[in-house]
Amino acid sequence: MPAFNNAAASFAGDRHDHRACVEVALATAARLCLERRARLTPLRRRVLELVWRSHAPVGAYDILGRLSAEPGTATEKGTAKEKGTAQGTAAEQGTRRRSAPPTVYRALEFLLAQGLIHRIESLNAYVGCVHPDGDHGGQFLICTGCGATAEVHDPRVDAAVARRAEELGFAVARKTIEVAGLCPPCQRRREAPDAR
Amino acid sequence: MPAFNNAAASFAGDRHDHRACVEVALATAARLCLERRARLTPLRRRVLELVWRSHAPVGAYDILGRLSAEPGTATEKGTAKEKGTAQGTAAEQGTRRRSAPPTVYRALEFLLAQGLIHRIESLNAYVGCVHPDGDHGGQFLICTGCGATAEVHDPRVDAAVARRAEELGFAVARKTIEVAGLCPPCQRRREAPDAR
DNA sequence: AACGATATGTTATGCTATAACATTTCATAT
DNA sequence: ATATGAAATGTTATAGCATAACATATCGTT
Repeated sequence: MPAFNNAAASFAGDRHDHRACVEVALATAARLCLERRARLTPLRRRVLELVWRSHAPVGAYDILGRLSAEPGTATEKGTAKEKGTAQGTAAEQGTRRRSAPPTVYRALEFLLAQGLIHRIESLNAYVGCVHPDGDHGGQFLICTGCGATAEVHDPRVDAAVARRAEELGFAVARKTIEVAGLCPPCQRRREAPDAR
Repeated sequence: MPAFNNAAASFAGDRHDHRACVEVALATAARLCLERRARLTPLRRRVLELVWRSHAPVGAYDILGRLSAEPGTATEKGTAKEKGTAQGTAAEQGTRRRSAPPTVYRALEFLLAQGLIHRIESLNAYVGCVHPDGDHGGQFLICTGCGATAEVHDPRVDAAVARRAEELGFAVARKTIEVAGLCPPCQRRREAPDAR
């Protein structure tokens, strides 16, 4: 089963190999950053991975918590240079040093700037971008049942917004289009709660 | 000059009588609440007025600050029953008792429920609704230059979103459409900073 | 090896929002 | 008019989201 980095797949629930989604996203990110001479550091890569873990947007403090809790490989800096001090201390404690908010926000800032993730304004949360190559400003369908969020790019919606703005002489810089509702599986669950 | 409770007026800058805007909005709100048997209390009315004071969305804590700072008539409860205790104390101090966040948030919650204001997700702020009678879910053009926000209702945008959602079997509940950019006056200011 | 630029760590704080409970006000029936 | 319950507001505390300011570490280059 291929990875589904497209809109329909976001609502497919467990019926797709999400690990493949993540790997595709990480590989694409690595390639793009290489091309752009942007530094996808271990920390940034790890945050991107955590954002991609689900099709539901995740909050910055969720990411922070997972960064601190999980063993992870990202915060183990250069595997070549082990200076012993900081790493040694963390190892002695047997517990990873807890990260602070700016760590996560700075990584998110980088990922947003690279177009690798989107911020969902209505949720104060972040979600992986399904096609980080192109131009940006996504449209999102956000399921209030399961949290899954699909990124779509409907040229008709874009065109309608652009035309309206133009009629008013408004110079568009950024579009935030977030549609809340129920995805197909959650609609079925709502109608027949026992069936599943 | 009439009150301009319409999209174009929001970007008219000082060139319209905004006091009239506010009065129309307050009168409409009073009428609607009467019809609906909803209680537009002095506090709620005052918060609505403060939201309407500008065409730029205002934050909850801004409202809170103005509530506390300004003399205002809203917190002077029944003019008939003067019990003296609370009012006397406030009067003796010569300063109004400072309101707390829940006061404002509850008023905003009521106004949102009545469709009298909108929340701008991308700004965490609130703005008066220009036609509180009808159905809801607005589209907003938000000027990053002056903060002015125009509420528009383009059926083409709605239709495009609806069609796209339908194609994916997504049941739409709430639409958030916020377009950031520059309004015509701010574009001119940007191009010729000296001219003004 | 020194240097400057970039990235991350650390501490503190500010803004946004709500939970939980106390008190007041209001509408209504009696 | 007054008792009563519902609705609104006051009050205190805290949760959740985000950034400023400065210290340290890392990386790439000379």
